[in-house]
Amino acid sequence: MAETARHPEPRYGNRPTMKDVAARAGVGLKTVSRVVNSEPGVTPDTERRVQEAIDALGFRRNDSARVLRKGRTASIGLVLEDLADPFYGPLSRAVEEVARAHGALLINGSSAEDPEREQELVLALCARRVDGLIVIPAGDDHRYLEQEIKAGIATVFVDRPGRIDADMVLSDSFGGARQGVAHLIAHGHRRIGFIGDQPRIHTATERLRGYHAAMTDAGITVEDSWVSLGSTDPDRVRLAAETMLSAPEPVTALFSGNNRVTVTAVRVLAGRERPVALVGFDDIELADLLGITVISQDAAAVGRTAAEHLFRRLDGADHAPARVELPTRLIPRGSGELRPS
Amino acid sequence: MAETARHPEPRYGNRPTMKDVAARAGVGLKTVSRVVNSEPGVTPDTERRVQEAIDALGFRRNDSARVLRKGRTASIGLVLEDLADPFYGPLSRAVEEVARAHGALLINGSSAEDPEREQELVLALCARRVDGLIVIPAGDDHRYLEQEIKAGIATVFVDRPGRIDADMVLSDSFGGARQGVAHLIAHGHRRIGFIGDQPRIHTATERLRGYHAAMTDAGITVEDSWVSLGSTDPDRVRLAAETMLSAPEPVTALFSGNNRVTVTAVRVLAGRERPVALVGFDDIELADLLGITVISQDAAAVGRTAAEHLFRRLDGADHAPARVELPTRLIPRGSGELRPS
DNA sequence: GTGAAAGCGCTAACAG
DNA sequence: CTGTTAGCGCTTTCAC
Repeated sequence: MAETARHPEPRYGNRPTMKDVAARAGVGLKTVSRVVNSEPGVTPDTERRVQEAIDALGFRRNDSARVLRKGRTASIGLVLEDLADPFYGPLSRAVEEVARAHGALLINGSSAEDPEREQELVLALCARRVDGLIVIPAGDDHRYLEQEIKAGIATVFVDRPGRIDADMVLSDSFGGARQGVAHLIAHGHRRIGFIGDQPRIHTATERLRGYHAAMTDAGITVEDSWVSLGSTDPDRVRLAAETMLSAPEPVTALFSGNNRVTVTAVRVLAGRERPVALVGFDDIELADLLGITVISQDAAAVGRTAAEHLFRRLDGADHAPARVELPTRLIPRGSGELRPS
Repeated sequence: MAETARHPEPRYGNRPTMKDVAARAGVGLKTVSRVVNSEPGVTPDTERRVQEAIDALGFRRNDSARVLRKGRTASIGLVLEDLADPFYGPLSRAVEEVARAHGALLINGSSAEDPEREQELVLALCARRVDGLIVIPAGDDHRYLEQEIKAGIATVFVDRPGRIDADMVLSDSFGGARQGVAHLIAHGHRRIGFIGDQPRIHTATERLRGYHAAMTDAGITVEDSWVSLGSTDPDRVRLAAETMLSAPEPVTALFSGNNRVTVTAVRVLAGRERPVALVGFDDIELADLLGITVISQDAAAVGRTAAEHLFRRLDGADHAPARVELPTRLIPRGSGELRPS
């Protein structure tokens, strides 16, 4: 086991390189490269000999070197809030499928809704020179990214606009919330509560705006106590809901701002005697059986669209940054059609 | 915009390199490297000048080159079945958290339960020289991986054993299923149906084995028509369930082999007049409100454990491959406590 | 405290 | 059809 003094720790477990393969096959380095990359200009016989050496040695091309030379990593980064959130699973999978179709791998990171962590992740991805980046912004200051984008890392913002000039794929939060609240109003409600995510988050405020729009359309004056924005922590949401429902003049319906809020709201309502109407933003698995009326957005479509835009950029498209807004859909299942008691 | 003839396409959008920074700061290349990597031996004054050049140029270290030199990519690969499956979201997130704590990024890929695609993914990850690999096997032949493992890519198999000698983290599928079926038997059922995933999948057969064990323990002879293995496609599961429930001597209870099967089973049962008992493997969001009794496995714990094992290997542990089996937990919520009608 | 030189493993360019 | 050379941007080594 005599190792050279220069490399006391064998790299990559001493994997064979193209040079080793070339030596064993008795050909030049470039010929091996040709075989490995299926480039033309190698006789079947030479190819066979090279292939044998590859198999015998267990050679596997080192993509790090390749990347360094070619300048493309064939990988894209996806920074989202939380991979464990059922909304982001399908989104992520859709991005992955598109990436796969383009021969790229997906590096995934969760920001946990922390702007610093988002930046840290994005910059790490940039240092890896991912070809492109799909970001669901946690923070609202993306100046740190401008440099990177200018330097050539294609970027698409998803779900929330990124405050800088780049492609964007969003769901129609405003319109969806407005429709959902209008639906409750149409069923006789006037005292409607809104429980949403932190106001720092764009979708949260957009949905709140939709709520206000629907209320205003109906000539209803919103009382402060009907609105609660904050973390989606179950305890926080539970308290907010209980408070609205136990007030002297309680709300008769709730609009929940996203899937995390909805599941807690459903649990709270399940524990109460008087039925309270509910419409939630985002569909949830088994919501059909529970009869939960929702505003559904297609997470997979969002992811797919974003990824397609990204690869269009990578393939050279250089039109002005596009802003795509995907429609939402109201799915009535019972909870949103309850009348005030 | 006169570019050199050799590089018609600017790499990385012509990003500055350490050399550029060095030139601008009027120092040597190595000094820049020292500053970038916070190595000691640089005067505060020099450091400041270098830092200024870095900021002015918008320099960001190219990790591809670093990786090539250092032999470690600070990234790990996770190959699972489907990122969109609610079981894998939390698992993936848990892996990511551990990776993050070790300064590594996560490259994620879905095999879609296709052995070829699994292999393709794994080999792509190996070519990138990920430091480690967590694989939820789709296929059952992993000889292609032996070479890679020998070459130094630490590997942990998750959820299903990988048929080769490596670390493994599993849930107790056999024990969990046995307990779940025994629970149904304890509530008076004898004609119990089992609907599971494809027999190619290890957990599917383990859970079936658990079913048989519980039935045997109770002296019940299982009839062929009570067992159905196959894809988790809703149509397939629906048909299987309907068939068992509509037989001349119908089953009075169902055990569903995973979360995908359970959601369809719940829908089928919801549409029937006579109540049928159900216990499902894997917990599901809102299952509490629907009163679904489940055998719960902690996806996050599985992911965390696997990742911790992996990094222990990467940090030099070289004990014999370990096999960890995580316990499951029966959560009675009503559907499993129904008596035969 | 600092820097020049070599080289990681590969691909681009160019000769033969 | 094949091989040689240079160099991607960084870290390592070693000399100053």
